[in-house]
Amino acid sequence: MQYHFNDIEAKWQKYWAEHKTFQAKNQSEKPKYYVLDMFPYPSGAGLHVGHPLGYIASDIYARYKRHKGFNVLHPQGYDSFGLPAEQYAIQTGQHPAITTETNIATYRRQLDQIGFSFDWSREVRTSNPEYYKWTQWIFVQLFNSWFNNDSGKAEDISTLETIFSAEGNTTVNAVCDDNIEPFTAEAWHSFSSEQKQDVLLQYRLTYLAETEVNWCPALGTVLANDEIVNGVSERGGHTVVRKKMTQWSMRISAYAERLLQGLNTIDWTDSLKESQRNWIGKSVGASVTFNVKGHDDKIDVFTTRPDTIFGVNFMTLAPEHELVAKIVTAEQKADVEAYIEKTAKRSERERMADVKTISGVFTGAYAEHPFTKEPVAIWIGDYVLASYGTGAVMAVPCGDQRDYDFANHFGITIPNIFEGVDISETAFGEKGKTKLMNSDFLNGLAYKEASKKAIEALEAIGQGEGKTNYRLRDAVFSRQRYWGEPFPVYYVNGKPQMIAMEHLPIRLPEVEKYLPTETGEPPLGRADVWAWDTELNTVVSNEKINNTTVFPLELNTMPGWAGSSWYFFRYMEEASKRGDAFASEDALNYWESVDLYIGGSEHATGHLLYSRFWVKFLKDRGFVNIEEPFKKLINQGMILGTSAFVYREEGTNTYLSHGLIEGKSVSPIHVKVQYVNASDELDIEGLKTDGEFGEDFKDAEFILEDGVYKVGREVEKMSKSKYNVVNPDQICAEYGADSLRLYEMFLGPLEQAKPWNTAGITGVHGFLKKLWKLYIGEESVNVTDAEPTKDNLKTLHKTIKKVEDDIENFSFNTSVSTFMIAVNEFNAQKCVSKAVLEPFLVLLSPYAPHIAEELWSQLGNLESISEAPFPEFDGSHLVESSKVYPISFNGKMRFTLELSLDLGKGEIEKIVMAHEKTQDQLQGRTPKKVIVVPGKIINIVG
RNA sequence: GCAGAAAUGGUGGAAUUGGUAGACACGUUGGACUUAAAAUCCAAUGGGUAGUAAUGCCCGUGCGGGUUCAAGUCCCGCUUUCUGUACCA
Repeated sequence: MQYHFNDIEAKWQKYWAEHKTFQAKNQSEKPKYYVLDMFPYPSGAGLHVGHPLGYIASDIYARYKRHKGFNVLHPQGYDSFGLPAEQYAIQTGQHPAITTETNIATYRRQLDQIGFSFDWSREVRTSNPEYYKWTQWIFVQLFNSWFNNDSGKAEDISTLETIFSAEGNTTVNAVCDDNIEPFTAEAWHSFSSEQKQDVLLQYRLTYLAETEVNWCPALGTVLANDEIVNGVSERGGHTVVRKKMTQWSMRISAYAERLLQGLNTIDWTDSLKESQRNWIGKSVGASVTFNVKGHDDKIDVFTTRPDTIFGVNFMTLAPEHELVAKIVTAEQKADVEAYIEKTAKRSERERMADVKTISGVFTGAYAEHPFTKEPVAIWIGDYVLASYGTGAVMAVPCGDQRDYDFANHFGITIPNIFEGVDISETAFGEKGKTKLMNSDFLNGLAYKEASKKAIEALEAIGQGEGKTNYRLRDAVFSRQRYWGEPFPVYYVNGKPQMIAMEHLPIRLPEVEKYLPTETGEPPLGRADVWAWDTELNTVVSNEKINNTTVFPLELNTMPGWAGSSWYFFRYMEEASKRGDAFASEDALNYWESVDLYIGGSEHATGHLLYSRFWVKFLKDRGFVNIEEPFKKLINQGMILGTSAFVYREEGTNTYLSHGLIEGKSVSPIHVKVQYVNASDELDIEGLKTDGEFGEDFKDAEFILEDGVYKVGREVEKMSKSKYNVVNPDQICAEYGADSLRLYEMFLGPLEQAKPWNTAGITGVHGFLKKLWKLYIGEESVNVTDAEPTKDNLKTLHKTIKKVEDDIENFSFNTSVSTFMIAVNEFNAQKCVSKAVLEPFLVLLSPYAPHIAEELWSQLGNLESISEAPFPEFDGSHLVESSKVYPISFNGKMRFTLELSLDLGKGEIEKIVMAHEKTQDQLQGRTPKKVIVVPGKIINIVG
């Protein structure tokens, strides 16, 4: 009988589905284990070979845990709101819901054929109204909450109102807007309802605020920093302007300290925790207020070096700082405006990365040093970002390299405040390495004492205080898009009102086109039925808006991270019981949190931070009992694609083969990798008749070398736009899912990025054929009840140990080698013993479940292998009596010698020294030293 | 610029605690089987060098130093690549 993998795989996939083999139960005698993948966005390109890498790893772990006796929850779903479906809708008019539905069907088929042990009964889709109902509900909870710094927790907004009516806001220690006006209890009572709403909005955990965005009028959308190149949109090259917009924001900054501290309690890689720490960016220092000379205005700065306050002799504002226009002098106005215009064209990212170009302009205005009252020149420079801190920096050129370079470039003097330090070449940035001078009352003090004293002095004159600053900014939560969760919000006189829980979900309205409106409103501005009737409690036609009972609804939608910030809770509830809570208390208490989470590192600071924020919030409000959602997290490395290029000679329609481009002016153009064979030769006919790009190449001339057109190759991120996507379907059809699973693991360490290359897949496929032949002969099963030999048991137990260790350490690539070695050994031993070959299948089953199930049943088992207990390791089978010692001379191995492990150091040395090969090596010399490490090595020095 | 990760044969990678570098595969070469091909099986395969051969010697884990009886592994200094990025004031 032959190994017919297609039949076997289809058979067992059907079996698992029919028998609900992997459906998790919310009650069990077994301990629970929750294994989760980052759910995919169902793109039109379908699943590529990079997606399954993490899914295979988590599936191996989930199956392993089942063998180890755990009640495993291993669900999957779709992050199904997103831009590509919307973009497609804009181009074709097709509703994104339809595109999404089609794409999900493709993903499901592709995932099913790989044989994952997902519990599909618990599937979630973020774009499903029954799901986003609860996303909207969480938003309302955030709106109805404020963060009390005294308790360190979010509380219901009503507790804040109680405080306001009893004692005003001066005693409240809350996370809130910066520009809060103090008021008394009496004043609170005298406020109108609208005034009260305005005040409360300054405290709510989600709030409306003016935020600066990159606005592209031609596209009618807001762009991310990396979508802007040289001040124009990457797509289409349209101008981009900075524009202020009123948007929903989330007060994630309230949780900065808890997000930071929580990292110490979870089992994530140090590198990932480090990037979250950097993102949160806690720094301890002081805020300092500078008065502007000749104006009433003040400039606040934050500094980590209050000790260097006497080294300040200028300051720099971000070009977009609101004071710039106000304080600039007439003589400098033209220069300043020209500079601001130039800066406006650079993205934040560009400004950050470019440190070589020093640029800036003097405003002509001066601030006043808080202690010396000396004038401090106010400059603007684009290395200061408006969105970070206060958008202003006090410059200490002798103590900060960037300030030093800036001063040097513009001929500003650099006063020295460090005792015994030469600052003629470079700034001195080391804290506490010397004492201060030229610093008045700080003279002779080191960093720590000086900082303390400086802060005390600033506080005494009311021009500063000690402060802890976080880099983490509040997160903008509005998107000017169609395909996202609508806000459950309507506006009365411009004040946002929440729609009550019992009326949710507020479903996305129908629109004619998915573009922004001509007046620049988001796509929902095109909806005709998009108003809220407060009497009928339903969405009604816009014509009925009367602003007394019927009001306009919010036009923005929520960002992609809304739905993905809590989906792991939704899986906890059995689908049939998903009633009137986002998950029942029982389900939440049973599954608690995700035990193992696997996904890409690109989500390190987005999704993983927002999820942690929402979980902490939900805990504060009593909806969940956990502080951290993901106990252990592994990042799988990116699978890179090998892109292919053709080279068009500049200004022609002629393409040169890769070997001919030297010295020519050519532009490389991506071509689809399916038209390129393993020898980098291009299928020109295929390219010319391609449905998508054939037209572009129809009349092109291809210049060949040695009769073929050779493409250039480059390893890049696998992406639809680079035309290097490789699809798993063909591999499943040609080699089977088990081969794909083994091969993806065999490629290398899970966490390392690696280019995809199918060249080696025949190796793992050949292994599976060998394995099959070990169990199944020409006519019948080979396996017998024969007693296992010593060697059989040795191979088995060696393999048990190695595979178990590998899985626990997420080192799946080395397990595959171990299986190959074991099968090679069993073959050499002519092993037929069921006592050895049966448990071996359990070891293999997490990796190659279909063939393991088939052989398991061929051996006469009637139940699925998936719950079979993992074999117990017995070390007694591995005990050795002798060791082949490497004999080294001066650290170089010269020959080996087999010796009993019972021998002591002295005996070993005696035998080795007496050996004829030793004497050959020494050639009469007397060794200075002989190192003997029993069981390891012998090294003779001399 | 900053942060994190990485660099080992023609290729993917292994060496888990400092102890025989290159496991396991791919590829390549030679052989068996076959009318032939595919499939399968066997053998060789880091580079150089001496020898008919058995075998031996030299070099070798990005580069330069160091610690050690012994370094891919530890320390110091660099280079390159990948990923992320908000000049961390």
